[in-house]
Amino acid sequence: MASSDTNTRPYSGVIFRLKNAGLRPTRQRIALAKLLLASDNRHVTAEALHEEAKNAGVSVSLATVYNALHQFTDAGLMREVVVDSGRSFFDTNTSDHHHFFHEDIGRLEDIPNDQVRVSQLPNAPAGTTVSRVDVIVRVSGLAN
Amino acid sequence: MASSDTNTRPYSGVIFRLKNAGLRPTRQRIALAKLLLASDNRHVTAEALHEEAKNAGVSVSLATVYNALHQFTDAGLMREVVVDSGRSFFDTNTSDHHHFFHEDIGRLEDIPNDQVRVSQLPNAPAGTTVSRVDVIVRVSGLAN
DNA sequence: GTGATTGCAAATCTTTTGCACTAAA
DNA sequence: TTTAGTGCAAAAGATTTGCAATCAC
Repeated sequence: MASSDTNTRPYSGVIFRLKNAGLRPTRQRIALAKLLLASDNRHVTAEALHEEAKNAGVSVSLATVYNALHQFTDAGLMREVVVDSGRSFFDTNTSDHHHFFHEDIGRLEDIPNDQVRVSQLPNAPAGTTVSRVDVIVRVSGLAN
Repeated sequence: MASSDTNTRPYSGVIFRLKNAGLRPTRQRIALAKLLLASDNRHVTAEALHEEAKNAGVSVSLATVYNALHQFTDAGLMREVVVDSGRSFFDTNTSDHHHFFHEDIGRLEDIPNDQVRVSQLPNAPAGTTVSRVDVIVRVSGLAN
């Protein structure tokens, strides 16, 4: 069971997911995917992920981080969340859910799925289809 | 009824609102306010408003447009809406309402207030207060 | 090998800032 | 006047692009 096949095991989940998404499992993509996709509850900016990769001893350029985040997003492995003009967050939780945005510290937090109910939605304007409904609850510290 | 007091009438609404908001009614602010606040249903970017002002023969710098939009927003005359990373929209409708965002053409549209109902919301995380709840319905053309 | 991927630096885009100039009160 | 407001050009961020070097297959 426990395989001695250390050649493919440790990363295989990530490699599989990348291949499955049509992305060649390069060193950088594997490293970033390991950092990101380990948890299904991460919210990162490109800058932050780049920093994190560096701290983890992984050498990746910022441009590659941007590329990877967009490729992961296009492949459905992540989701982009817009809450703050001027910077994008990427969310490893691809299931249907919504967010708190802490305005004072610039942090995103998932809202458990069952804690928001949108009980009435408008029809999409003629000629369009709804691609997504985002609920953003903006909060700030009491001290503010 | 119809007043002959053309000296104060045409702009008085706008001037009043600016003064009332503590903003000195300068030529540029008056012009921008006239363009914007005439309708309570406008969604503009700074760039677009700058363009519009130029087309209307009003000379304002882009920096002044940014200043004015933020001042109007701080004064509660407008609202900033974030839907698209990398660019801000300003909405002249300050009442409680939500938005469609047409992803393919980058346009915002108000959703009539009674067409969205959020019937359940989470508690704000400890130590925070909700400052706003935004519902964004992202739509795109059928052809996409 | 060979085509996809990466890294770097430069380019782009939006927004902000510093400061001399102008205008409202 | 006096002080707030404006315009310009430069600066600052975030993101993207072009292209030669590098890596996966």
